[in-house]
Amino acid sequence: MTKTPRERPADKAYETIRDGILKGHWQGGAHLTEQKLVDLIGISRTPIRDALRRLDNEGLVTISRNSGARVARWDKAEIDQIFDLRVLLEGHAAALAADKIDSARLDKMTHLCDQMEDIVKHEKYPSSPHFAKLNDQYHTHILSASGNARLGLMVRQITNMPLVLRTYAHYAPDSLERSMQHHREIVTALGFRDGLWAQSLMQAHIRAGHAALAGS
Amino acid sequence: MTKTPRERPADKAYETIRDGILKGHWQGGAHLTEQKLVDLIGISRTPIRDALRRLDNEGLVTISRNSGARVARWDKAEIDQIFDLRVLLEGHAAALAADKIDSARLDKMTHLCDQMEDIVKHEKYPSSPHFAKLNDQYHTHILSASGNARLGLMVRQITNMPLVLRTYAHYAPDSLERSMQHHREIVTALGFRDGLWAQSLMQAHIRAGHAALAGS
DNA sequence: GCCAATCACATCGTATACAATATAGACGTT
DNA sequence: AACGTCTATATTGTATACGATGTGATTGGC
Repeated sequence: MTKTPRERPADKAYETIRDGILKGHWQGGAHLTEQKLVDLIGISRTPIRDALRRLDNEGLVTISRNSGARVARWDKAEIDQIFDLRVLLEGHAAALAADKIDSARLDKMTHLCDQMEDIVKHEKYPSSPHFAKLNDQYHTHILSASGNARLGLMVRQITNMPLVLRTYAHYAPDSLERSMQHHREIVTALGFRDGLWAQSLMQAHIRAGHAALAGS
Repeated sequence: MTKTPRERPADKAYETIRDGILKGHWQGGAHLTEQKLVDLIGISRTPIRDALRRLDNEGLVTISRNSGARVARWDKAEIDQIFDLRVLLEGHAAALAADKIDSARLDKMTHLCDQMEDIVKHEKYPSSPHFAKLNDQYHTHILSASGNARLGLMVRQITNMPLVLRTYAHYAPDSLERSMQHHREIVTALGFRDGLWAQSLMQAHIRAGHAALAGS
């Protein structure tokens, strides 16, 4: 007998609002009134407030005192700052991971590379969220292997951005191929236990992603 | 007519609980029942839940589903991870700050150095929270000058730890003097707009603090 | 005597009513 | 006409009642 934990209102609210933001249903800066969300989701204000607080510290909304939540806006300066931090943090994670990663995880990462390359070969412009998910998994593996849980949490906090900004549909084909090559080479560097190699590659990989995004 | 904004229950709860944790009134891992906090603070559960969520993502308590909040415990591995991240993040902030800091801020930082050295000369073992506050201000100046607001938020998140761990009363006198010299030299490096110098110093400064804490 | 099922209690999660606050518009004054 | 003030309304903040869930003790069976 499978126990169905029966989704909780607070989670439902969280996911609904989060999806709405990530899919661009609300404009940046839009005022998310609690009452509107009540009508939309069909639960009471309490779990909605809870969800909004969570989204606030994830950076997807901004809560001001007595004035509610607004969808965060993502201007260029903000994005530059985030990529700057990603270079720093994920580069560091790669360096740490080289010392600690085991072969099982390396195999999984190789498999992820296979899958992503398949999609690239097939679709040319991989707009599918599936591709983004695989990419997330790849990066998450490195963060987990770093052994520093807080490091992973930090990166997760800053990599929450609207889907428009995370989709790879507008990548130039050669940018995508380079990105795939980076993934492969990072796995190789990690296999060699060469932390500095892995770190340099990861930094380059993220900077390349930043450039591809900015140039689109 | 001075308007007194009349402290809000949510803030009162937040500050009370936070102070209690930082001052060690509760053991690490202690179960913070909402009802107990209601009796203690004298407000309803709603703002208390609010405060607990805030403290959760600051890392001071850990909330588990349907089982409430527990005071976070700070073992050695956790502290090592945090200092590792501080070296990374604050070092980076120092490097960025060198390019952007203005003379007004440099003057303020010099003044903070003066004040802290006064205390060190006077007290020998500066247990006062005043010293910790000055130190915080010093580090905050560099984070602000870095120009990356998220960087500052991240550091703030991980530097929330019980006062026991932030007090300088157990520093050896020579460790403290070295620390003061670091502060001075960082200001000098920033004045020279030498980011790498400032970064190296900041990294050394934080590692030294880690060693002084671990060796106490 | 030991184990398991069950029940009672403590605690968290949610809903709703009420209070405090901010915002926008109308109105009067200058 | 511009400005400030005042009031009506919308929105958030708080309190409290109720429901769901987890936990520990008690009891019944073996």
